[in-house]
Amino acid sequence: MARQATGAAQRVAVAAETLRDEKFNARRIELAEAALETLGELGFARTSLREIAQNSAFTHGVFHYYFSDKLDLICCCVRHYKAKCVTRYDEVVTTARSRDELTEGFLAKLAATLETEARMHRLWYDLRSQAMFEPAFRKDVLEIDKSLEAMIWRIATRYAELGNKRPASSPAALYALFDGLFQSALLRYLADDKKAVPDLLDEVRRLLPTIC
Amino acid sequence: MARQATGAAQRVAVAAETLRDEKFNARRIELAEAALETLGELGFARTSLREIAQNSAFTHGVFHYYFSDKLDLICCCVRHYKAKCVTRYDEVVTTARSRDELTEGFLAKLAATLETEARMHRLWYDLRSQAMFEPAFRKDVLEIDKSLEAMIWRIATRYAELGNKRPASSPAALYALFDGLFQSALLRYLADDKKAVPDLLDEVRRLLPTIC
DNA sequence: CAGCCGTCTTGACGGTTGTCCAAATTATTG
DNA sequence: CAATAATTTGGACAACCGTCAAGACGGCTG
Repeated sequence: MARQATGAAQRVAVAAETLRDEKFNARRIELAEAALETLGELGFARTSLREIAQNSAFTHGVFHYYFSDKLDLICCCVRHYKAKCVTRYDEVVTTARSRDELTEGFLAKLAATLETEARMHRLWYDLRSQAMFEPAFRKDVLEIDKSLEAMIWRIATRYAELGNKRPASSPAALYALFDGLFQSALLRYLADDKKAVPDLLDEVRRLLPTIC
Repeated sequence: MARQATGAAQRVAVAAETLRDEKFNARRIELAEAALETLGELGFARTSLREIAQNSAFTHGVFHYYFSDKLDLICCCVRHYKAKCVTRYDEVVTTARSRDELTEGFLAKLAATLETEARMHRLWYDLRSQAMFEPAFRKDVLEIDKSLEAMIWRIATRYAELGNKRPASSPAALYALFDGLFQSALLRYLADDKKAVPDLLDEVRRLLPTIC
């Protein structure tokens, strides 16, 4: 039926629909970004839709208009978070011309991330733990984990390349190592342990040459 | 005043009080153990005191009698969990007479743990993430993390010793590595990934000789 | 301008939460 | 055995939760 409409009218209709969809999606992301603020502050367990709305410029009804569900909102938040997170070290990787340059660039970004985005990262660890209980989260979380693993792998292979070597361990092991170190440092940092950041940097600095 | 009571009477009073305290504490642990059942099933975010009580032989009032708070209960649960968890590999470490024997013993326990106590472990990861938001959890969680790091370190040093070597990395890095691998494997296992356990075992088997 | 549609606000709903308490029950003491 | 203390019960409470729906708003189209 619709398929038999004149080509022009059909194209107009389709264009209008995709425009609406884009606007709708842009609004979703806007709301997700506002929600991330509160989620990063309180964590998944203590965050309610009303709390999210109150800490933002929106009313709680809007969230229900754009998201079918609380889980739907959180999933959108996670997915949006992913996009920003995964490219963090890419510039360093592509511009570094020596091992030292890469090391220092990586360490600087690492420290800056830990100190300025601690709230977003604790939320990530929170949601990854929630995925162990809530099946609805698992797909997105596993996907993000894969992207982060690839991100670490890009750093490692570039580092190895600059020394004419090859990484000595698997992507999975490498990611597990860095993720574990970061997670531990984050907890210590949040607990006001002043040595959390320098200890992490020392550890990574010592580790990099041994794994590649 | 009480210090000047006759020695005998004082000793009796003190004995009575410690007896009461012990009984009180035993009851707390009994309740904590019941609570762990539900917490492991639902996770921190979705577990209420009433839910805990309903899934146990106790009424919800008792929990408030023995614990000042919900956080108090959870803290007690975590501490109790710790004691059981930290000694898991000790027998393997002390009885193994060769590297292979230690490796196989460790891997077997690792797989068994992942498969039979997945619920308790996801709760641990949940609570460790909560500690990033809730200061009241931090002290206990950091302490447990330290014990787990020591546990891994005992395995590594024994493994190195059996090969007349010394571990090639720090306790912190080693723990980060194994914890990261286990966490990832646990999530995949809970997501019904049949390769989660064998992949973990392969990875660890390959890793052990390279780090010691 | 009238009418429609997408967007948003507001208040209400049933259910659940942590907490508290008065009364009932059980154990312990004199 | 009586009485005092410790323990347990189950209901009441206010606050909060996610969800929903009726209607208001504003721009666009016919």
